[in-house]
Parts: sequence; structure tokens; C-alpha cells
Amino acid sequence: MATIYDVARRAEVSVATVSRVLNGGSVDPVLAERVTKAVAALRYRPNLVARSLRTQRTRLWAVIISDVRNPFFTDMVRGIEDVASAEGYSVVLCNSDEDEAKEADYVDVALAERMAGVILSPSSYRAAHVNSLASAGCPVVLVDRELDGVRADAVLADNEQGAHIATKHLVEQGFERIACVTGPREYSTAAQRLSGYHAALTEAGRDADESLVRFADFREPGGHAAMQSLLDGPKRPDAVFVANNLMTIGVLRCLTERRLSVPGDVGVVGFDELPWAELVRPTITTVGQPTYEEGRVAAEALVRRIKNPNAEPTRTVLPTHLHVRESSVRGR
Amino acid sequence: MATIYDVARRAEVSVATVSRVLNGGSVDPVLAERVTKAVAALRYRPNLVARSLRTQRTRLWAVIISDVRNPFFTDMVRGIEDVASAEGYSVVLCNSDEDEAKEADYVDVALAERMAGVILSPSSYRAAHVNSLASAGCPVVLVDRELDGVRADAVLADNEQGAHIATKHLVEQGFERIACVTGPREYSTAAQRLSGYHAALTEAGRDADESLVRFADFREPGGHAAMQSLLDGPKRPDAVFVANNLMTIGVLRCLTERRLSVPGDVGVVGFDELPWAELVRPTITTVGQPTYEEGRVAAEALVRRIKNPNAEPTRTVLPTHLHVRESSVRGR
DNA sequence: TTGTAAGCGTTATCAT
DNA sequence: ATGATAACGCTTACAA
Repeated sequence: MATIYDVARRAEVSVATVSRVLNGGSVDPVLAERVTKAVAALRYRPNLVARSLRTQRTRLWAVIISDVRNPFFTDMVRGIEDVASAEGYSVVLCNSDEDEAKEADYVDVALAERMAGVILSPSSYRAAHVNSLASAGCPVVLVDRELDGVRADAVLADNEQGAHIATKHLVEQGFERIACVTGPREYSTAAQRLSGYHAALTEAGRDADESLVRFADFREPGGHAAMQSLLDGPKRPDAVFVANNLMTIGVLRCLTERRLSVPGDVGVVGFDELPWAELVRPTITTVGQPTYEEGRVAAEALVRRIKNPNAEPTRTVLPTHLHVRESSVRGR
Repeated sequence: MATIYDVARRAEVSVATVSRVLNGGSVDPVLAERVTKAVAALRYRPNLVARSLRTQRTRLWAVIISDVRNPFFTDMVRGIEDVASAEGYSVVLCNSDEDEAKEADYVDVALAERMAGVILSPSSYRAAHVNSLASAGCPVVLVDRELDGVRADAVLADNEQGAHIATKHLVEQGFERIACVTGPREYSTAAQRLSGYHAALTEAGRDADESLVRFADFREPGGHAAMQSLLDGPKRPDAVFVANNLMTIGVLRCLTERRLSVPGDVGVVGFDELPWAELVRPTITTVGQPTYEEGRVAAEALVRRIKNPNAEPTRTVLPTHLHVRESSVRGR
């Protein structure tokens, strides 16, 4: 591959001049023309590795998410991508698979590659990885989940509000024994969604009943098992609020297997949009997060953080919306 | 951030020795110990940018796919990721959005960043981008789609066979007027799936009827429009084979809107697995590709290509499987 | 086994 | 405005 020296030689100028043409310094139009021609003729592309070493910065972001296959994250990644490419960054997608060790590996790579910044949806409730980024001076933005005792920008959905409207909706539909399947207690999202559920019940003058709550793992089999356990429990629920999309699938599978009708036997509201929520019969009521928007906002926060490393951390909370569909509506 | 010189100074050895410790050269255990301690104390991480410049190779792959939100690709990406990280590579995910210009941009980035290799699911039927990678000596593996006149490794599903078994199944179920919604004629996948459809009809002793074939765009609205056009056409189909997952959604939406029952009025088989195929009523019969496996195989091909740039290009075809569900089965 | 020094391809400083 | 050259942080001959 051609280097800047090859271009300089062909254009009969110095490498400094070539560099100026490439980076917009002031140079005589005649020389500039010669350089441009030589660049084209040699199909020269500046070596970004060398440029990065010299300038001490790269155009790469690491986006570390816990599950590439979850539509929630793919949508978010698109939001990030769009901002990134508009700002001249490329996105390195890292799939931590809810595995703390993998997450640590990717953080190491981001640091070793001297990436310009990191967007992280933590797979761990511990702050260690974020702190090692922060102490290395690498800009970080947290997305989806927040971490105790971490000073970093964060972009979150309004989980408590979302869970609140979902539960309130079930109350209003006349369901009596409303259960909740949430995620691991250590995660802010799981805790906040549970707390919104509790708040809505309290507001309706009902006592919280812990035998109607299950802590699962945010995955499909976890949701399935939690629903089974609820159905086999002392107090059989007539409705359930499920705290994420994957677990909602598990819950629905369980209900199908048991030949229980939705919403006749059990009403269902799920957190997170499902791409096929409208296609399933019954259609599924969901609490939608603005996922693409979350990605965009996080990316914009990262851009700001890179430009101004010492600004106060920001915490952006985005509203959620209830999409009422068939699974939660008592027709008759 | 600490450099190799800081480590050398602290360990009281030369930078060469530090480098040897880091890269597994032979060095006196006593010195090695001092180096290891200094590395830990300084929290030293080798600068991969500098290493890349010096060694003239990076540990980055570009994976350029046409739609991050299509579950087909996210599954594939996981297969790629798993191999990549086992081999010490990181994956830069690029979403070309079926846009030829975006694809070109990402190819440029891959070249400029001197990435170790590229896995590409082409968003264009033209060979230009692959050729510019090839002429720059950048290892490329094509996945999902193949391109005319391109000498590169390719990993594909057996599209013709998949379409064949799908169509044959519809014939066996007693459907009379079996339509086909395929993708743009220029894409190998669309052509091969159409050809499998034709072959199965011929084999069943039926004449191909072009009024039952539609070329759409592999997207949901395209599938929807194609189904409408079929229903409004001269010969109303009683079954349809749809050549990808997104278009299958469009087709199903159309049938729902028209209040046609599946499979009573129209039988449906879709190409590509749908994560919710089991959850919809009726459940959807699909031709599944081994998507994760395709990613793995493509990644392994890239590893080989990087090690041996001059080997003959390989073409791997992976089998598909028919998952018979309710949408194609005539019960009574 | 260890150290010295050249060089990877840029950009930026400093003369001119 | 232009050019010579040092420097970015590493690996790797080559010498000792």
C-alpha cells in the first residue's frame, strides 16, 4: 500500500505538504492539485493506525452490550451507530453475553486499543470495570442500567414510571392477583421496575404480596420458570407484569403450554417492545422504551464527554409508553 | 498512560526485555519477575495502536452486514464474534442498511484502519467493493450472498434446496396455486430460492406460472405489497412461499388485514427462522438456516484466509431445514 | 540472555 | 507557504 512518502515523491512535494492537503492546511493550489492527482493515481489511503499513534487518539468507540440478539439492544446500537458515523467514529460492537469476565476482556481491549470512548450496558452490578475505564481517563457512558457509586454519564428509561403505568393498567382492567416477574435484584432496572409495580399496587390500596413476585434472570428460560413457579404457588395470579422482553416470551410459552388463555385466564403486560407484538394472537400489551433514542442520546453524551472530559456527569431519563393491546384487556 | 519505557525504567531493564516478557521471548526469570511487577504496579497496558503500526497488522475485523435488526444477522454475528474472540480478534460491526454508499464507506474505513479482514454480506450485487478490498490485499469472506465474477471465500445456505423442500411440502399438502415472493432478481439468494421453487413445481409435474411470482425487496413493506398484488392478481394463490423473514412478516400482515385465514385460505412457508414462529397463531412453517453456524464457518474461513492469503477460494454451502408448523398444514 | 537502535506512517514543530 | 525532522510506542535485527 502506498504511503505518504510515495505520494510526496510522485507529486514532487514534501510529506508535510501532502499532510497539509489531506488535513486542510494552507497550501498553494498548484501543489495541492498535484497532490490530489497523486493520491488518486496511487489509490492512497492515509494509514489511520499511524495517524492514531501520532495524534494520540482514535476514531473508534467500543459499545459493550449484554446481548446482541436482544432486539432492545440492536435498536439501541442503531441509534448509536447513526450518531457515531455522523461524527466520524466507527463502532466496535462487543457482546458481553451477561458475562462479567467477557465484559472485563472487552474493557481491556478498549483501553489497549486506546479507543476514543466506551458505551456500556453493564453485565455486572459491580463498578470495577467502569472505574478502570474512568481511572485510565477513557470516556464512558452507561446505558440502560446504572451502577451504585459510579460517577459517569448515564442514559436510562424511566423504569419506575413504566412499571407503574403497566401495573396500574392491569389494576384498572379489574385483575385481582397481579404478579411481577422481574430481573436480578442487583440490577437497577430490575429494582426500579419492581418498585414501580409496588407503587402502583399501593396507590390502588392493595397490599404487596411477595408470594406474587419472582426474581428471574432477564432471559427467556428464566421467565418460563418464574411463570411456572407462580402458577404452582399458593396464590395463583390472574395477571402478570413481566420486566423485560425475553422473559415475556418465556412467560407466554409457559402459558401456552399450560393451555391457559391470555388474557382470559392470565393478563400479560411486558416491559420492552417486541417486534412481533402485533403479530401474535393475542397481541401483547407492552411498555415501550425509546430504544433508538436511548442509543442516540447515549452517543451524543459520549461526544460531549470526549470534547469535555471534566464536565459534571449527566443522567438522562427517557419516558416510556404503554401500548395497550389484547393481552391485558378484559373484553367481557 | 504508562509506556513500555516507564516499565523498563522501573524494572531496571531495557525496553526490549520488557517486550520479550510481554510477547513470550526467552528471558531470565529474575528479570521477568521484575518486569511483571512493574507492569502491575504501573497498570501498564501495551498500546495496541503502536504495536499495530510496528507489526503491520491489527486485531480487528470488520463485519459489514445489511441490517443489524434482522435476527438472521444478529445470530450470525454471534457466531462470528465467538470465533473472533477465541482467536484474539475484535469485531467492528458495520451496518450498511442495504445502502451501497454506506457499504462503500465502511469498506474504506476497514482499509484505512488496516483491519485484519472483512466479513461482508453484500448490499449490492456489484463486485466493486469486494474488488477494492481484494486489490488492497485485504482478506474478505462473503456471507449469505455471493457475487458474480468475484474470487473470494463464500459461506452460503443451500438456498435452492431450502426453497425446494418448502415448495414440495406445500405441493404435498395439496395446495394448488402456490405463489412465490422472492427478493430482487440481482441477488443470488433471491435467484436461487426462486429456482428451487421452480424446480419443485416442475418435479411435481406442474407448469411454472409467472403470474404467481413476485420480486420484492426482502423487506417487510415489500412483502406486504407483493402479497396484495398476488391476491388482486388474475390467479389468486392458495399458498405462498416467501423468500425471507422480513417479507414473511409483511405477507402475514397483509393476510391478517384481508381477514384471510392461514392456512385455510392461504398456506404460508417462510424462508429464515423467526424467533417468534412458535408464538404466533397459527405457528409459522419456516425453512431454517443454521445462522450461528454460518457466522462461525465464515469466521473460520477468514482465519484461514489471513494465515494463507494465496489459497484457492472456498465456497461452503450449509444445509437448511424445514420446520413444519401450522401455517402450511391442511388439517382437514 | 540482554541492550541498542532502526523503523512502522503519520503529524507537528521549527526553520527557511 | 514549504520542507526537514523529531516524535508517537512499540517490535525486532543486530551486536555484545
